Amino acid sequence: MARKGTRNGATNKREAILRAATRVFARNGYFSSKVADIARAADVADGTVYLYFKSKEEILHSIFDQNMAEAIAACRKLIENSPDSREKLRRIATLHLERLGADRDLAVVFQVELRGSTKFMQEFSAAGFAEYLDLLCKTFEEGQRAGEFRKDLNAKVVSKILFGALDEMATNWIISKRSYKLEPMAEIVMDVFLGGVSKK
Amino acid sequence: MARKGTRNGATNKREAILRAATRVFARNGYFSSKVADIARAADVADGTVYLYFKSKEEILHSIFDQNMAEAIAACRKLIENSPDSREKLRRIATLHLERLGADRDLAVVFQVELRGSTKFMQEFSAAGFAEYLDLLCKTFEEGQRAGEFRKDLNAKVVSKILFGALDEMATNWIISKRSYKLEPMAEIVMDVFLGGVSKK
DNA sequence: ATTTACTGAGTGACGATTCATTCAGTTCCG
DNA sequence: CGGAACTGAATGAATCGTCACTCAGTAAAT
Repeated sequence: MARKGTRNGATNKREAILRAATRVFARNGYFSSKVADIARAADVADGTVYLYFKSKEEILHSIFDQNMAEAIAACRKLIENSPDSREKLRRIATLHLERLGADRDLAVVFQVELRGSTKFMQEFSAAGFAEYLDLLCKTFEEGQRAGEFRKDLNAKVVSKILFGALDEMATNWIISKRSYKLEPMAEIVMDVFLGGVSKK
Repeated sequence: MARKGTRNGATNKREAILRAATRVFARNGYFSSKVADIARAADVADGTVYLYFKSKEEILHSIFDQNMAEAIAACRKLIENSPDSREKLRRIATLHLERLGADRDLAVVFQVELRGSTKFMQEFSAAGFAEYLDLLCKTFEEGQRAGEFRKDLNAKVVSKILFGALDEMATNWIISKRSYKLEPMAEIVMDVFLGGVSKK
């Protein structure tokens, strides 16, 4: 008891707005999306949106924060009992593309709408994004210590290379007219990447 | 003769507006930038902007088109007499980061502002962006034929990996608070990349 | 005088946010 | 029970600031 809203309806409404906003942002772009559009898509009145979110911007923030937190948690769980770092990175890469590939609207928001302003980039990078890069980085360093990876490479830079490659796969998948599966690209990326960072 | 504007004054004003817009967009973001800001920065009246550009959006387009055309031309010239494909890719990567690293405002517009809407992404990808990716792709295929690179890799996908890695270097450089040189990152990226795609 | 380049105040549309009002539900009294 | 009083979630029309763009006019050039 003593939660936030009505034990059921309230939370559902918040979720409904977030889902609707993801769809609307993905289809029209953040700046062209009207709060009224989101409200209509979520089947609530304009004003209701403001009972759950302070502003249009906060909606975008919430979409990012919530999904990023989920993704990172899923990552951590997925790799906790992997044999080696090589395998950990493979799993992270696959999960990365799997999640984006499973929800095109969410992917558009992540790959396109969230990149559209330095302000957002700064704020977001401070939050979950940096944490994700850090996860890659730590995993790579672990692999370096274990002798799996070349020790002459800067782990931070290497993480960015991997992230950038995956990120580009996702962005291209969104833009592409032809429809194909995103997640299998992870294997190719990891093939090339691991070939470049492994010893010998 | 028979150009568009006065042989001298007009062209300079157009350039001035483009330069000013790049600065303003980079500092405030495309959507928060007012046409009046651009006009003031370029030291012309609001109306003058519309003598050279149909709309605010066309200004952004022009910034992209012009710089992309320049970059691709420079690339082609730079690689035309390279010994091998490996070296060609190295030069392209270096030029890529060199150009962005030389003008932070332009880099912000390219890495951040241009990504902010699917509409832009679609339009731009149709134009110069696809051409750039194609240049990478063709160069890689050439290297495959010459026996420099693994033949079991899809050239298109590999090009995206390389592009994504370079792109992420640039984006991170913009966001980062610490100031460092961007262009040297090309060497590290190419080290890892070539290690992954080369035979044996 | 006519054409060309430029100016900048004004306008019209738009859209985020607000808030007075409604109404479904809950409590509590007799 | 019946209904009076209350609650607060939900509504959506109205507000109000903000620009992108226009155009009537000025200045310069030939």
